Amino acid sequence: MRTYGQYCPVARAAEVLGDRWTLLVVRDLAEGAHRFSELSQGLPGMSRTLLTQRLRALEREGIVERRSNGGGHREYWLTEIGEDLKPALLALGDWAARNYSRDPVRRELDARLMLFWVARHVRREALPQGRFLARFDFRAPRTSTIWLLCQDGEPTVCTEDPGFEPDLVVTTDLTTLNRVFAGRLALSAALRDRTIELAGASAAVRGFARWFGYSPFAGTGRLMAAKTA
Amino acid sequence: MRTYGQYCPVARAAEVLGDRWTLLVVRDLAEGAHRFSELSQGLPGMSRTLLTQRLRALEREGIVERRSNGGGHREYWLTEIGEDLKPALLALGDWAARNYSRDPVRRELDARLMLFWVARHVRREALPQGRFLARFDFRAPRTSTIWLLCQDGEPTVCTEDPGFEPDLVVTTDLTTLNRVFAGRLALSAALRDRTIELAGASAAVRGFARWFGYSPFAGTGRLMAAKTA
DNA sequence: CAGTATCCTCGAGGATACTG
DNA sequence: CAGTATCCTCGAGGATACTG
Repeated sequence: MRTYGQYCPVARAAEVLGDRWTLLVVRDLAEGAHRFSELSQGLPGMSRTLLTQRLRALEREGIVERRSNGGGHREYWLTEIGEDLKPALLALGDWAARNYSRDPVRRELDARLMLFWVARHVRREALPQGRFLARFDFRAPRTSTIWLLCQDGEPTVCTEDPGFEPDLVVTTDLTTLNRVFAGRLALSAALRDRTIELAGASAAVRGFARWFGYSPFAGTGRLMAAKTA
Repeated sequence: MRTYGQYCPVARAAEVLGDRWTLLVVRDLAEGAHRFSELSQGLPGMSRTLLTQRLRALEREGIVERRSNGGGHREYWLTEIGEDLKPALLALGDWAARNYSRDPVRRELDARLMLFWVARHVRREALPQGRFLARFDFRAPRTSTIWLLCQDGEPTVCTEDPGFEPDLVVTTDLTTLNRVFAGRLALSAALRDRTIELAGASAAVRGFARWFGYSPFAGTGRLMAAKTA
């Protein structure tokens, strides 16, 4: 942390949160990632050494605390101070969503990361009971397949075929899924013009719209889409 | 600007605002600094080369625009996008004020910077008509004198004696003035126990409490002070 | 006043290999 | 799985001197 030597709350916030990656670590914690590997996978491009460093710094500032879960594994959780940061984080993201929304460029399209986000925001209470497997077939920017496995309301992303039949197959392209997730395209519209196609038993097909969760900034995305339409 | 390659509003905000000093430049613009030299003086430790660089980057992102004022001088102003950032900036500062308020450490006590901030937040409508000079005598952390000259409602900070008699002399220490500015100590309490002393004609003495302006985060500072009291 | 050009340093963080 | 240790690079930004 590099200090500014100014006694000012904005300067203090910039000191505590201004290091590269720090804000994204807090974002992922706020969205429910707690294990080191979950965090690391959600932050492609960030080395694990650096992630450790940032977590320690956030601990020193009282924003993050380490807990051990029942299974002997460590977890990272936001403290009260960290939780208190959420409104500011939302304000920042809303500002960016209002003023810089656009389609992701190719470099930003990452099927795995996209599915992590979808998994993170799944409406668990709307998931089918027991085991449920959805396969995502992306047609563009390049063909790829990825699975979303939900067991007892706990979604996991698989890049390898889990080896049994999916209950639902979602065929789409990454840009469309991204637009829908960000609120910039209505799911109903994407289904209507077949940029998203669903295949499976009718209950599974109907269920998709219920458990699919949106970005925390989708509300702003919808507003922006409505304005430019 | 270093990118994260993630399509996410929080990542975008961090890209645009995450470079060192950038948030403080925006803060100063939001608080009414517009001239290059005003900005530079309000950011001790930041080189002018770097300030230029940051201003250009903010221009590219559509947050800042250059205007030329009547006198042939350039000025920097927040654009609509920049203005739209104010709520998020306040949310961040409030968060820091809520969770990290403390007395400034010695290194953060800078009489000139403190007076710049006081000048920036003076309630202009409450200033005496015409010319008004206040002298600030600091007893601690080291003895120093600085002047606040107000002409036609326009406050300026002078480190050199303007050469005429002050209408008001404020004797205090930097920590106290800082506490009052930040809302963590009531001006009335500081006057009562003489950590701030005012000397001058009774109208000038009474006027001080009217034109003295507070930090945008003083409301939060007051709340925090009330809690710990 | 409001910058720009040039040179140089040093530290953030990547790559890699290792460990309880 | 959840890190740590070591080595090395490269680019951010400071210092300095200059300009319309």
